[in-house]
Amino acid sequence: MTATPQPPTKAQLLELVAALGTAQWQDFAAAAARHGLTSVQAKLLAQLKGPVPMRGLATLLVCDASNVTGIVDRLESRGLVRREPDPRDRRVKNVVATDEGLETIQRVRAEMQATHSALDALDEEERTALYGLLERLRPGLERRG
Amino acid sequence: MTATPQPPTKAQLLELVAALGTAQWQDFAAAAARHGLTSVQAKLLAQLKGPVPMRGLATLLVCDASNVTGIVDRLESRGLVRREPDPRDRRVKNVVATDEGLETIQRVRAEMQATHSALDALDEEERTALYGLLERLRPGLERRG
DNA sequence: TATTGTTATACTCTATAACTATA
DNA sequence: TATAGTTATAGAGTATAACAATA
Repeated sequence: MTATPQPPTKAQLLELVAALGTAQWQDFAAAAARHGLTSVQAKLLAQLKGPVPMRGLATLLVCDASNVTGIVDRLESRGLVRREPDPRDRRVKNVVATDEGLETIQRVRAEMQATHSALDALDEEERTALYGLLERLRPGLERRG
Repeated sequence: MTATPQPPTKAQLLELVAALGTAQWQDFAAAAARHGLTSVQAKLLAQLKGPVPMRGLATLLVCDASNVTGIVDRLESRGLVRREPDPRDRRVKNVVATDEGLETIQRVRAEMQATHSALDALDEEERTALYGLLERLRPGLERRG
């Protein structure tokens, strides 16, 4: 049942990881677009487990703070987020997802059909193995280069 | 040596795949930027193993054909690609990477430091296992949703 | 008629620089 | 002085619609 596979070269593995990263990103962008959201708008919405300062959003999105103003403006005009003053520092504005915003991003996640069906190709044991391996990859990947 | 890990929920695995996909994409974008390329310009360059018609590039990049004109214009003005007439169909223009274009995209690949160091966290056996699992994911992920 | 590539247009994302209000 | 958020600006990516050349 279990043949011995040839070890892939590092370049092959790199290319496969890159291809899947791109495919996953496009799947996310397509799901967001079905709800009238750009990728970045959906990405921002996905960060809002709780209130996050504008500045913190810039860090999470890996972009300049000046961009966040416009992205939040557009989400706010659609009623998906709102700005709240920070009680401790009057310079800070905290961004919070509205109920509609939370519902929308939840639907986007649910509609990542390509990613979902890809994961369905694995049984539970394989998903556990994959999860463990990806967890090992995470510290290196999320380090700033 | 091998503890029995808890199976992750599908949502957990989905979130991890999404996080790593994003991180890998940002790593690629950062490496491209160091060479004065946008993500999309680098992505286009990475497709050019041989001559590709403008229309084919639009399909590969999952964007409208009208966008490809400008992207190729900018790459061509920097000497990284050139347009060639297609001998069989005079409507078609084939895009080809120049030597400088090939060298540049090769360097971008080599400079994806976060991705490289992430892969270095695994030994050969683990990389083989990961490769096998990701290969299983590929057909689902690359399907158009 | 259909297809390829292009142009024109409008919107969004992006970084840089300068501004304001707070700290 | 330093920091948070904004504004102004310019370049790039994006889709839509319309066009010329070719099939």
